[in-house]
Amino acid sequence: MQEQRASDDRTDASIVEIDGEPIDLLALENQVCFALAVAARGVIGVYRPILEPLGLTHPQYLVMLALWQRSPRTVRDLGAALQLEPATLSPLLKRLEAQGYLTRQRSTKDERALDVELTPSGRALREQALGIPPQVVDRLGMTLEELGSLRDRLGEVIDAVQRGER
Amino acid sequence: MQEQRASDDRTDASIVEIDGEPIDLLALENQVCFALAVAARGVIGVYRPILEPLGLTHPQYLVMLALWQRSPRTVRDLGAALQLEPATLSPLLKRLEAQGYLTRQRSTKDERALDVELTPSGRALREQALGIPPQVVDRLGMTLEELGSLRDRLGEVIDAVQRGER
DNA sequence: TCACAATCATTAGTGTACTAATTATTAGCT
DNA sequence: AGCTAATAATTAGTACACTAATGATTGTGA
Repeated sequence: MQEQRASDDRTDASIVEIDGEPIDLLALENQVCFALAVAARGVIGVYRPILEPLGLTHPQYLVMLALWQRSPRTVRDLGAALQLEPATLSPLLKRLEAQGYLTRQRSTKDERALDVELTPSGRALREQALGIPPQVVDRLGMTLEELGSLRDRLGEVIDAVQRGER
Repeated sequence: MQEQRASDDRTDASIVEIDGEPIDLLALENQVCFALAVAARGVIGVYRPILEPLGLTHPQYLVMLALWQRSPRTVRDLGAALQLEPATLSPLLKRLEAQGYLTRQRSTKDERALDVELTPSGRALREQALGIPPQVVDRLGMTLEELGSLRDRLGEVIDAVQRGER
């Protein structure tokens, strides 16, 4: 049970030089994916107590945002908007239906598709949701400029990811 | 079943002006949390096929990164480094143990704590892992400068989240 | 038209990720 | 020393999120 560190290796192949500075490619703190995962979990954690009064989880909140923009829409359409698999949405939508925020029924035009539609209760929930973004911004203590710039940069990453899918 | 749009409301309280431009606070595409979630899922998805030959999921890969930096270390220590609950790590570590990459045994100094230690196999895996960051960078088609800058900005968000926890 | 491929949603199975409750051990106080 | 609080890990329960397989419907080409 002896202490072992990567730095014990004199010729560690994970060390590269960037601008004359040695960078460890396998160091946790240098991983963009780690920063992304922690930031996403952290921000979703900020939403948790704020969404709690509405009875929504964060993914459910995103579905409601999508439906407030257009309703009814199909599961596949929601999946395209939210970048989620239908298999993920299926049980999630059932929970929102159980909450009374939406209805699920087969499309008349195409019996394969399922139309997801807001109920009056679901539409009314939007009024309460108006207070959420300000609460989050306030809680984070960041400016709208910082947040907007971050969102744009994340958009570039999302584009980079999608460019490689075919 | 009538089409309904938020924009039907003439006096929509979710529309604010920033730099004279009208911004919808509840529009999906304006949410930083949505961009974060999609980017994180997307980037983790990029890792999936790259990690597959090593038999690791992305969270498992992060655990290995942490152990390559220091081993042995306790579950709690790993949780602090990875920002994960012990309840999340517990089953994850059992899977890595089943894979033969680490051992789990009670600390002799403190019988409450569990020492997680790399096996020779787990230590050897690091050689294969050296190829992962270059593959990811190549697949994303982004420069190291862009990625480094993004990582730093994500660090600011993580700090903002943690500032509010007590 | 009619076999067959494509599409849509669901289910099954696995793996995070959280909170709350539980068990075991240690530390601290009097 | 002994009671109590605190700490470490696990378990239980819920909810995503993915891939693969399934069932139902629709579209298409010979």
